[in-house]
Amino acid sequence: VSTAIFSLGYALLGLLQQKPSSGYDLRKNFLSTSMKTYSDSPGAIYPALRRLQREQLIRGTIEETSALRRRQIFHLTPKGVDALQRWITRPVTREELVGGKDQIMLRFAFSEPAVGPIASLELLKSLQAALLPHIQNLRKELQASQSTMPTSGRLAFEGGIRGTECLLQWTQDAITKYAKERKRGSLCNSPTH
Amino acid sequence: VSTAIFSLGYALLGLLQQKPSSGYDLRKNFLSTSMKTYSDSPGAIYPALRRLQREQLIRGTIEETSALRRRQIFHLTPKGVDALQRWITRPVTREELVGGKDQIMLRFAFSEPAVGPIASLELLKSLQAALLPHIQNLRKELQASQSTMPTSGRLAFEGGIRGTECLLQWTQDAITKYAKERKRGSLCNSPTH
DNA sequence: CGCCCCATGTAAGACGTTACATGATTGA
DNA sequence: TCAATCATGTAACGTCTTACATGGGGCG
Repeated sequence: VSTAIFSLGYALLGLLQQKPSSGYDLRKNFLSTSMKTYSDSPGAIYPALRRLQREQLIRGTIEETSALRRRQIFHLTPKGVDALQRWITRPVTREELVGGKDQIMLRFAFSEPAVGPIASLELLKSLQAALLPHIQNLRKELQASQSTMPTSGRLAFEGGIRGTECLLQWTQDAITKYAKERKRGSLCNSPTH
Repeated sequence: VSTAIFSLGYALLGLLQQKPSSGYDLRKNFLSTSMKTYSDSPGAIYPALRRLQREQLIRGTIEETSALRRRQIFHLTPKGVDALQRWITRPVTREELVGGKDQIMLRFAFSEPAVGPIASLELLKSLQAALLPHIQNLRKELQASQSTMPTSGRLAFEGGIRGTECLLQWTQDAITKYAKERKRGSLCNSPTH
């Protein structure tokens, strides 16, 4: 029975796709590289790895090289690659925008090595398409609740909208950059392999 | 024994300070008003209310008006007001910026009715002060990891930085707006009471 | 009467946090 | 030898999710 994957699970899949690693490596990754949204604690990562292993999405091989201390290196299984790709290429919905911007950005960050630049661009366009009505919604909501909110509440709301608009602008820039790069380089549209 | 309050708990305190409400009202608030970051589910809210009640931060009174069906209206105790104010006026730290921008915005949104406009302004300045070095950090990190990241990863990172810069700009705007408003209106610096 | 909304709750399970435990290796 | 780091894990606890349960009230 395949259960749904949690957020940390996808982050792990993405990192492992970029480079097979041990649990410790992954922890360091979270600690240093400002993916600090995710936990660096062993109590989160090791159980998460075991869950992914249970779902057959990753497989661990005990490293027998140089050092004697055991070290399990995990890598994606074909099933894991598939799950990661489906997560990344999933179209962006309105609900995701509400609380999950970080997650969407993570999907995009992993997208190029996992699904190739063309699918990356699709994701950006999907994000852009979801962003437009979402911003309209926010504006309407602000209008509606303007009177009942204190000044600081209204300002905070406006700040949220501005942040979303900023994201939209970034999306536009990223799309043009990506299109340019794709024209410049070869038209390799297939992911790694 | 007073335990630390969770994020949802503060959201509830803030809403209850604005207006005493029942659990159901609070749920509707989360459902409609795009504080959808927080859960609308009874399985989250009712236990949360009980925890706050256990900590003596809120008190519920059964409404005896019109309708016969029971409805418990919660309101803050003095201890609850204090906890809310301490949360809001807490200076913004670097760690909070990493994963907790929404929470900071929530603090600010609640700030004016809870601690008054002067403390609101303090919070904005604290945010601004924390934002500056944080952005520098992000830029340095981008430089450092530029080479090892795929294009989409770099773009996503840049997007994150842009969002943070946008927040900084908003902070500046909000500060000037607030200062203007304070000059215009009366200098009432005391919160509600 | 049947159905939907109000309003409150509970129970099982998933996930994360904190803190501790375990050993082996490296370096002072 | 003693401490720090590598590398993995466990246990207790708190919180959130999902789904179900419960009853009264209004309405067609």
